[in-house]
Amino acid sequence: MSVRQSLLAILAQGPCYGYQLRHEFDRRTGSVWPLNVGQIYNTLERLERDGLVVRSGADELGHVYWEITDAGRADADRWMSSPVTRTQTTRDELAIKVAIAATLPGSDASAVIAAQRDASVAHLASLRGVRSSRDDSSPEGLAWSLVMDSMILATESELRWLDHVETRLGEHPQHALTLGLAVDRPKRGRPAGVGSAASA
Amino acid sequence: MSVRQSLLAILAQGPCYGYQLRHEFDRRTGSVWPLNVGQIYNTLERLERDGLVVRSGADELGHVYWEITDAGRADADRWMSSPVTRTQTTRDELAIKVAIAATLPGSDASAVIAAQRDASVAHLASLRGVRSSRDDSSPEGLAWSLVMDSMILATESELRWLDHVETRLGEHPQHALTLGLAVDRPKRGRPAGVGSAASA
DNA sequence: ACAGCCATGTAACTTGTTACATGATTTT
DNA sequence: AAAATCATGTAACAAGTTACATGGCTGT
Repeated sequence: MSVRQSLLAILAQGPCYGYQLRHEFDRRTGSVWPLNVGQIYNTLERLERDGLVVRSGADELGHVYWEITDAGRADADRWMSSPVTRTQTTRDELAIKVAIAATLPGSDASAVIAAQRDASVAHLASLRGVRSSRDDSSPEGLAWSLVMDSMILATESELRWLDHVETRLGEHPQHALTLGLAVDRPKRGRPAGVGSAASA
Repeated sequence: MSVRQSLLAILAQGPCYGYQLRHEFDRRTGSVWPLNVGQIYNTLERLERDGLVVRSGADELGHVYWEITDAGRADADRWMSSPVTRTQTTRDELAIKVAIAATLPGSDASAVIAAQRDASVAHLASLRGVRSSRDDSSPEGLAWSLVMDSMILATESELRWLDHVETRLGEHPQHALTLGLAVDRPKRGRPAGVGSAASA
């Protein structure tokens, strides 16, 4: 929902045309997440479908302006005033992957963690490099630097967790889980451990 | 891709039937991210479509088993051996939101940050509560605790960043960006600042 | 003239997600 | 008998993403 809501929040400042929205999104997020132009138009049409924006005819320069509706403004306000919740459906791909790797008998969790660690260390170094190479005093630079700092902190946290996982897995050598039936039925049929354990 | 790849990784251990896959996913990720059963079957059909798994006829109990193919195994191996990259397309909703809030003239970035901070503090307390209330010595408990620790570390990092943002915004009172044209055209037409700044 | 950017769109597709229907079996 | 769980599926949709087509304008 980030892109959709971001565009709506920008439109709450005043009418914009599609290409302009990309520009606004880019400079406000430091061009960190490149946004395909086509997505702008898709999203605008969906916002229009939902009654959150209306399209005005093209002006003398051919620009198609979009204007937020009352419902759209309410939606944007609601987004801004409600916190981001990372509980229910927000899956963390790295956490899932490491948890799966750690509990699969065949896979080498340490190798997965080591590979991830290398990549994260490199990523962190790269982030720090560009972070220090650019001016962060202008409003654009400030916004950009905040996004970069968010990434840097997240990567540092990621690394701390990876080390933590490796330590804990070392303390518990038997951490794998073999496949089992969803329910242990006390009926006739194969007893348990159906999977024949075709590990790699 | 997490769900899809996770199911494939589990199937690399041996054939499973749909409901069993949910069970396997749940206990390996600590039931932190509840997985709708319907999604299992959807995903399996898509994996089948892509030639990564094959479906076997139902056994005597009516269970429809799914088996990974060579291509599927290659895909699973590739996933496990390649690190998660959080650079290109992975958008951080909180970072986007705060960056947008900080650069929109009308919105109160401090209020957004304060609301998020409250929610994150509460979330962190809740996470720590359940984390300490459960046994983490069994393999299932270990996997669960690792996922919980990941969430705790991420939330701590989030809080650190929020405080950092508030500090930096305080140092730069003029951080807002007004709407501008995508390109400043030196032509006839409206000069600049088209948006009429209809702030809330 | 030509390359490149500005600008608007369209079509197709992916993963994730939910709601619903159906029936068997198990538990209370 | 009723409620809950097991188990398989279907249909629809949301948001994101990409590839492509089309034109106008601009700078070299």
